[in-house]
Amino acid sequence: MKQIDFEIKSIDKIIDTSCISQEGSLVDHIYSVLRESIINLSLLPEMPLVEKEIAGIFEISKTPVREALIRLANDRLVTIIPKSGSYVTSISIEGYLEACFIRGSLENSCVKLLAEKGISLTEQVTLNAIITEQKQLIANLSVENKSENCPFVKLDEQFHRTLFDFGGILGAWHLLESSIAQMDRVRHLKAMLGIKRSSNIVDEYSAIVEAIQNRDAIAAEQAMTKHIGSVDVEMEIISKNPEFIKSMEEFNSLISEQRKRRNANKYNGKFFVGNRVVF
Amino acid sequence: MKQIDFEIKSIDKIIDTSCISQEGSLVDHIYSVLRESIINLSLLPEMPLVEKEIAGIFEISKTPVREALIRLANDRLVTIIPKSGSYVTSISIEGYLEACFIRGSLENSCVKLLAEKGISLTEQVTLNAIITEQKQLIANLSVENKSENCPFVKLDEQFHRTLFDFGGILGAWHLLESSIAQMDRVRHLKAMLGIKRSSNIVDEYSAIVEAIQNRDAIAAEQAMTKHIGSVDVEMEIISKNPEFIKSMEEFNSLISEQRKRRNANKYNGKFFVGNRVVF
DNA sequence: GGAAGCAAATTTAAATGTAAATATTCTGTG
DNA sequence: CACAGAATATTTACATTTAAATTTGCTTCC
Repeated sequence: MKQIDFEIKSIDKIIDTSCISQEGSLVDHIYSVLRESIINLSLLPEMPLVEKEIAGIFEISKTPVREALIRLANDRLVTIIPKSGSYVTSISIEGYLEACFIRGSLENSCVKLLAEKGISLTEQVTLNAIITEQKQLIANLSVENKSENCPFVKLDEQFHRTLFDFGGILGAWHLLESSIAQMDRVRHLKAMLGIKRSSNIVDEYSAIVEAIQNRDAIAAEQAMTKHIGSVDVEMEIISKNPEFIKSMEEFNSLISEQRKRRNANKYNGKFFVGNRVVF
Repeated sequence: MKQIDFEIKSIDKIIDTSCISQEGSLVDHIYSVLRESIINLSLLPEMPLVEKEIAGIFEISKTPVREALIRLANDRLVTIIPKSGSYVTSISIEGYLEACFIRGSLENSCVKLLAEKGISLTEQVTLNAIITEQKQLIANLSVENKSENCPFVKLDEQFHRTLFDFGGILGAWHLLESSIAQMDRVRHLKAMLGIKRSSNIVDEYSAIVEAIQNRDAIAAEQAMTKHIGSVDVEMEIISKNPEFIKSMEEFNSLISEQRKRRNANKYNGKFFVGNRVVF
């Protein structure tokens, strides 16, 4: 397993305030910035999120920060301990498997629904267009050395959201967003640790769309399960990588073990995740 | 279809402030009171929820009211229009069917999981104990003329939550709560309109538990679908009751048509829901 | 009578202030 | 040195205030 050279920075150095003055309310903005930082592991598990401190970083008042934290708590990305404080929720295998279960259940039901009721020609074209776009993106990505595959992930999200949209159940997709956040965070952690899944996304998409076009609900479900990965498969991957669990726990305790509370900036040293943690 | 003698009251007369000074935070309290009022249709769809007004009723400040409204918006029970106002979300067939879909998907996956992995003897006993309790409750209820069957619903919730608990996916249950709220609200509306489902709950429970005990995933899913009702069945019920849709729309527009904004207390008259609305 | 435009009133979004609960630090004692 | 307990500091929960956006109502004009 790969060792990660990781630096604990204080919150004000982690959060990117440059993209401020965006559209929408302050709450929306704070929410999405924090959410992104938690998912991509810039903000470490257990890291304290103090209203006043964050408000100071963004140079706003505590109120919108507080409301953003409440929304994040709803997504289970932040844990609020009443009258005490808010922390980035630690990564848990149970939570992860639960998210896999929820997503698997709803995504399977969605494609099953689509296969049963059928989709229009226009909808078929739309889905195939996404597949084509994905192909082009992959071709380009191999050139520029994968880098941050953000547009890639964005397109994947779009594919899945479109399926829910065509099923007339976009609400189910929104419900999934918190589960997807959990899964994305673990995906980031896996990527850091060098656990990669190298499957052919395009083929998987094609199989899903084809099964829907053929009105084959069973094949559609199977194709979807193969694409997003079943709970069973995930459990197998995790049990085959005992070091993953160890790393995850160490990752969780980076902050909490030493000092659960605010002054993470006291630990500015470097350390390794893997077999051992070295400060 | 039954006609309902219904009275539009102003908010301060609807909300029950007597049960204040409960455990937990003010936000929790406001949230649950409003939530309950919306679900049982005391607070009509489209009714404006003004922070200041509600704060006045509970004799607290606007801050906790605001946070409660945000949580309700998360549950899709309240619609917040930025810088304008908050309203009780109107009842929509799409939203209802979506909630049915979500619940059906997750509940089926849950019992399937339980049937596949099996449950312990203790867990079997626990589930059967709930069934027994339900039996006793029904026996008593028939005596006191059904009345408000609240304990009955509570026990139903407990049964389902227990299944998720035993599956190790309580998080999925919490995710369902907003969908259940939608379904409950429509159930209330149906009850008002005299559309009742008179199935034998106890038998349905027994079938579910039995299938799980037999490790029969397919039978478990079928039994669960029969119990909570599939989307298809719901669609059939609705299409067979065209007056239901009409009534629902009239119910939605009780407030909005006349005056979308705050002074609902101007409409203190009586009116009927059914074939026509009479003020 | 109805549309357009301006002024007043209402309501939220965000800022600031306060008090209570919790966490931390310090100190003394065994 | 460990531990208990008081004193201090921190942080949230909630209250109050301010400011900005929207809605409403009025007036005028066609």
